[in-house]
Amino acid sequence: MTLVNAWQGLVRSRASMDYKDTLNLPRTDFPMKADLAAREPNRLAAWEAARLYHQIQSARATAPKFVLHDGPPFANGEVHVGTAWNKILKDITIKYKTLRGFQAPYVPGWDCHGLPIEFKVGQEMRKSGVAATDPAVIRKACDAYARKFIDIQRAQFKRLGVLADWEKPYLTLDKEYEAAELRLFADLIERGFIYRGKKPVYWSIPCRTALAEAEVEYQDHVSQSIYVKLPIVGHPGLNAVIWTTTPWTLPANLAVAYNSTFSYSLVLAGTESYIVSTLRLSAVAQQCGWDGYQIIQSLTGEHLAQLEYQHPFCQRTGKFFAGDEFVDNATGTGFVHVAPGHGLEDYHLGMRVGLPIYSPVDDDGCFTHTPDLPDDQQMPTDMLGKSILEKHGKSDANETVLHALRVRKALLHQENYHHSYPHCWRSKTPIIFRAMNQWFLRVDHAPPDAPAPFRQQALEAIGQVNWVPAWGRTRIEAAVKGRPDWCISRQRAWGVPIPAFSDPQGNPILDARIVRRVADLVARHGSQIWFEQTAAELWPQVKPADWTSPDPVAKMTDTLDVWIDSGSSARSVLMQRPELQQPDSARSIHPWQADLYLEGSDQHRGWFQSSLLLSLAANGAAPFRTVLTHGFMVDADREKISKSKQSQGGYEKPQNAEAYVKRWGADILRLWVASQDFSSDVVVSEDRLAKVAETYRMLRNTLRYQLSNLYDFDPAQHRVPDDQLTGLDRWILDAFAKLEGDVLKAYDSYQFHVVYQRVSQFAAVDLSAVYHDVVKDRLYTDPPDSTRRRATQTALWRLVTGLCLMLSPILVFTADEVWEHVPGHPTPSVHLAAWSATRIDRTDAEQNLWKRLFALREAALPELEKARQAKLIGKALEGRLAIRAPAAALIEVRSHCDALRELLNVSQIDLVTDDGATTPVLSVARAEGQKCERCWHWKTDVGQHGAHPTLCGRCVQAVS
RNA sequence: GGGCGUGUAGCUCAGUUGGUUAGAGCAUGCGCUUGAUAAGCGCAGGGUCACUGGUUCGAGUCCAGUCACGCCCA
Repeated sequence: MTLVNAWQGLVRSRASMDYKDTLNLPRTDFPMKADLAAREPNRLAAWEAARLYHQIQSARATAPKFVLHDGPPFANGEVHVGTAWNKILKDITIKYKTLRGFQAPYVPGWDCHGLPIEFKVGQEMRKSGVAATDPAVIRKACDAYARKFIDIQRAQFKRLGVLADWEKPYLTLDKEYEAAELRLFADLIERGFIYRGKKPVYWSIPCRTALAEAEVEYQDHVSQSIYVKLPIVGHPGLNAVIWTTTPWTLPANLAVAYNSTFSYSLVLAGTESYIVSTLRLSAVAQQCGWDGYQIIQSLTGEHLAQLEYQHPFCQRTGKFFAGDEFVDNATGTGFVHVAPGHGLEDYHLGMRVGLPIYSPVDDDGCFTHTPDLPDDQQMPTDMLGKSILEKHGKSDANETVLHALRVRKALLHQENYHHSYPHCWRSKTPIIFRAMNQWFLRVDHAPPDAPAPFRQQALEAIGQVNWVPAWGRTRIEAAVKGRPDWCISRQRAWGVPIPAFSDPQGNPILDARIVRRVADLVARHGSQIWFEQTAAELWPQVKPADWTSPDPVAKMTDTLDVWIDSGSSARSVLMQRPELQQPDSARSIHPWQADLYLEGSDQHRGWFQSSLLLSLAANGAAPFRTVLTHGFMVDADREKISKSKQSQGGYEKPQNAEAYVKRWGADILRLWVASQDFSSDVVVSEDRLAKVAETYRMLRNTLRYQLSNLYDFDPAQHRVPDDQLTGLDRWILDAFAKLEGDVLKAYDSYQFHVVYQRVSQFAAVDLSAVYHDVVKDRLYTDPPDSTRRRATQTALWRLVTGLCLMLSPILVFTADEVWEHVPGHPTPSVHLAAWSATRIDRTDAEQNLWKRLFALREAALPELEKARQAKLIGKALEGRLAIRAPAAALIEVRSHCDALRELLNVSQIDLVTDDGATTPVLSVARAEGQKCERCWHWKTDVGQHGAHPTLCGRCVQAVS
């Protein structure tokens, strides 16, 4: 290269740099890279410092309300990604309603009582060598444990961008909550819903305590397997044969279950005959040594239902009942011995056919008589006091039963039986199933003033609720129709006490007046007082003024089922918090009724049901108007997320929300939440998050482009009225108005994934591929203050404002960040703003014109692509489009030729009249003239302007 | 075993009361651009509508069954 050449090149490049400086190129401080994980916490801190949640609430102080009632997550462990999902769905809903002008308070809650915490605390205490058995001590530790995790979870929920009254959540362990719950319980007692009954529970004999399922571990065990004959009454020599591995339950035998779908055989073996299931016959015959037995006849369930048997060693008879759900042909004889006091299936059958829940075993695990049957029908007195607890593999209770059977020649066969059997987690001894006195809520109760039995009332109430999706109704109806009475007592320490006393005879005293006075005590001191004070200390404080019965001698220590805790939240929260009242709402008869409950579909049988039943029984109405459910989170294989799969390396990260937030940021997690149809199950995986992150970048960049072209735009000064906007601006604003309509509809019907689809497709297609691409030329090259440029800026400003608003419930951080960069943003935070649909009036003629222009674009793009493939042109601006058509067909195009040229991004359009052409023929050639150095259009007038020999006429004007 | 759901391109979703050759965006591949540049534009490939049978002139759509998966219950 010569020196002269180099010099000329430098001059040229300096000149072109100069022209570049005359362009209105985009500029913005809004970063392309989001860096969400690092930057979101700063914005969060700013929101907290500004008390944004409270600002929003006071800004909507006089607005109509929308009340979403939070289902309380359990205060145990870190926030699982599934829990985060639910919380984000709620937050999107709240933010949307706020955006639409409602006051939508959000009082978050936590479920604090219950076994999982008590269990964990027990483990921790034992690890540290503390063996506490005093409920008051255990409860204090549980309280601290729950509060610790509430703090952890609260921080994690906040980090998700969820705005709520985090300073005043509702906790089921709060004394006010407990007091309200007890007052509700008093109402139930007063209205006759509560009764004392019996139900079998797991019982640890050495620990003298009831156990929950979680406290039971399965271990290998050797049991006594026995075949027992039961003489059929009225048929001497005929016996049914039962099989059991728990001989000690035989004194409690009250019935025998058969399977009505099985066939039974009556066989003769030796001098006696027996009935067993036909399919079990050969196995049983072998065990019992029936050599050369003969089948006499076959029997069905109908025959069996007629029979009665004599108990092998008690003076009573029993009947046969169908128990198809649990009588199988895999083991045994096809007859199952039923002791309603010693097994759950037995219990259900007993309840169904009206047998006593008979459990002749005392707290020490020893045989005893009970008041359920006359003494002379119960076990022989020599059995009393025998212990079930095994010592060296044998128990006195089993031995005495076996002895009784042998003496009466009722024992057909006996052997050791190896199987897995539940054991107490602490004492490691086999547990027993034992019926205990429990409190129940009678679901079919008919209070004197009620129009119908309670179950029917509940079904009617269900019919008045809006279930989304609609099958939710079927599901909860099935749950309510089929449910048994609700066992509401638990033999646990960590819960709200059932404030019952017992009288000198040991009978329970549960009285609404007493419960209310206990509630007053609890309101002052918390429910801990029930466990810290003795019955003698408590009684004077809660004794009703007109009490005439004997004073109680003891307090009872059962606690309420935790479903009573959370299920009474309508009373304890919705009715208590002033901000949740809707006294003037036309939509509601009751000011406390919530607009929405939003939980996973498992809650049909859980919280939805418990809330409905309790609120209906005690408050007289369902607590919700709409119930929205979502599916469950599954992994990339569409299988449930399991801890075992994670430990096997199935997942890269622990499935808690924190891991996802750290990796992606909350906004991407939220966008992922919004992207999926939550009415059924939703897949969570790194892969999905990565895809959503791509969409996020696209959206962010789209918004960034708009902001970057508004750096010199002030809506107060520069905003152009609708009728002066260009056709293209009006087209995009019309498309945007349609988008807004669709998005509003989608939000209103909780179809967030439609919002995601519509917005992202609008951004990708209408904006990025068309409008933004086309409009660059005017924005960059028109004089800064020209009407056309200001018109397009007006459109961009309206677009970025509207997009920001409609995305703000989902991209809570990003939308707020964008908002700050929007010129003239009316509120400090986007979350304080209100949104309603915009509109632009376009006549049918205008709409049709633009439809045709776009149709021409659709036809021309393939031609441009062909030219590009043929290396005729590179970018479209190097091209010249020829349209060959009859004169009449060209009239419209001719008058909108420049709009079309813009739309295609070509430099020139050539309209060729050809009356012979039946359809317009499009072709692409290289543009004529030279490339203008400033606007990059190819123009024939480049070089005609002395002062600017490399510019076209339009640019010369713009420059001077 | 029972109840309630779900199953359409690699991914996320559309697919009206049955009616042309099942669509969109993203992702992928190939090209273009380098004045949105760790960006932007264009084009292309990609589907046994879970499976089987039925109704119908015609089925992704209606009916029956099967399989897989999820939630709840037993």
